[in-house]
Amino acid sequence: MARIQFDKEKVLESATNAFWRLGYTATSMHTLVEQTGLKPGSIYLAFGNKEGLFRESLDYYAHQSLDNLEATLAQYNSVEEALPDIFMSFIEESCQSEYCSCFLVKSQLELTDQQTELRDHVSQQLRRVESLYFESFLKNNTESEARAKATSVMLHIFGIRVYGYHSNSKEQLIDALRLGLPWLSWKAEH
Amino acid sequence: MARIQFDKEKVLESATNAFWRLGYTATSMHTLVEQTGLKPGSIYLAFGNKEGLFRESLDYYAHQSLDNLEATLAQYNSVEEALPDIFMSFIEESCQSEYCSCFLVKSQLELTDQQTELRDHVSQQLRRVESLYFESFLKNNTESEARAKATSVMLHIFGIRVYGYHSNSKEQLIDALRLGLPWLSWKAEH
DNA sequence: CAAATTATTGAGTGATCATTCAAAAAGACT
DNA sequence: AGTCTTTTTGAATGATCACTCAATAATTTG
Repeated sequence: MARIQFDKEKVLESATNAFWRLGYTATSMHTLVEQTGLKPGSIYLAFGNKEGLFRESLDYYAHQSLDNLEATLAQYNSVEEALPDIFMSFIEESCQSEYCSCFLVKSQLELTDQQTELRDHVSQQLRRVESLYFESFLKNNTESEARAKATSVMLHIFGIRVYGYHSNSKEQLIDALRLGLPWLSWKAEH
Repeated sequence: MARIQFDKEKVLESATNAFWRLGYTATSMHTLVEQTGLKPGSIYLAFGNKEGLFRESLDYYAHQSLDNLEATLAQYNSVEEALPDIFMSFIEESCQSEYCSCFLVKSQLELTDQQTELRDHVSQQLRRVESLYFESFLKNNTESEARAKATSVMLHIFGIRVYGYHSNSKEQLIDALRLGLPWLSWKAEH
């Protein structure tokens, strides 16, 4: 079968899904073979090993997230107007029954010092998100204001990614976000 | 050897340490046998199984954390004065090389729907922390203010527990906390 | 001081883990 | 068409997984 290959996009999507739900360690090759439809040998030829498939899954997820964030920001006049809607969608997400936080956040916390390379990879992707917010804030803020606001936004995003895992109280989260991020352009209906 | 037993406190401390660093799935019974000094049979007699030891480790950690928090709050006139120091110690913690976030937060994110019992257990412990803050805020705030402030504090704590895993910039975190929690009694030296 | 009770030991269990590889299959190239 | 190159296959590998249990040791009880 020289040349013809499986659909890498679909394989990464299902692998990402498995790793996201179960975590890196708890996802067995058996599960990955089941979910991707690939045979063990094919996975090892294409990705080297389980860690290789995990790394590509992380990249796939991060790339999608950043693209999605950029597209969302482009729809608004300012990041201050975009963020309330972004946070609302995060809260909605967290109320769904099959919610499993953010793949990057979960991976960041699962990986140990023995997996430095992978962990740094995740850190880098998370920093990219913060950089995107930072750059956006620079339009209407001084550099130090923009930096503090970007970090504060990240803290709140991380907070929701954890908080949403054990609580379903939408109003409580919205009130807390309005309290912690009063400088955002919250609208009445939020 | 009827009656005489191993030091449960020490066993739980080392088990907690292993689970905290490596996570539930990645901590093998072999590691636990090594770290606790107990033989497999003793662990199974005392804790039933790996999950039992994990649950008791979670309780051990949560109990310590809550005791510690209560003791800290007692040293201050108000929770608003205590929190800046508490947050500063969280930030200091997160800058240490062997930092591995908060055991409860990590566990919360690792556990899946298949481990509902364990996950609910962790959620309950986290809610206890929030309740403690809520009760403290009630002294100087209306109920709805106190609730929003307690949730906001939890979001920031969770945020640091994740953020601290990939960044070492103390100043940046402090600026973000001052921005997100301006109603706390921050002192000049913070 | 026996007898009964309970804790400890650690080799051993089958299951599952990540990974390999020789054989077969499917284009590509000449 | 025939050869070459690359992909797919899936059974097999040894390692490690959580867990068990019969034998042993320590302490309490009568």
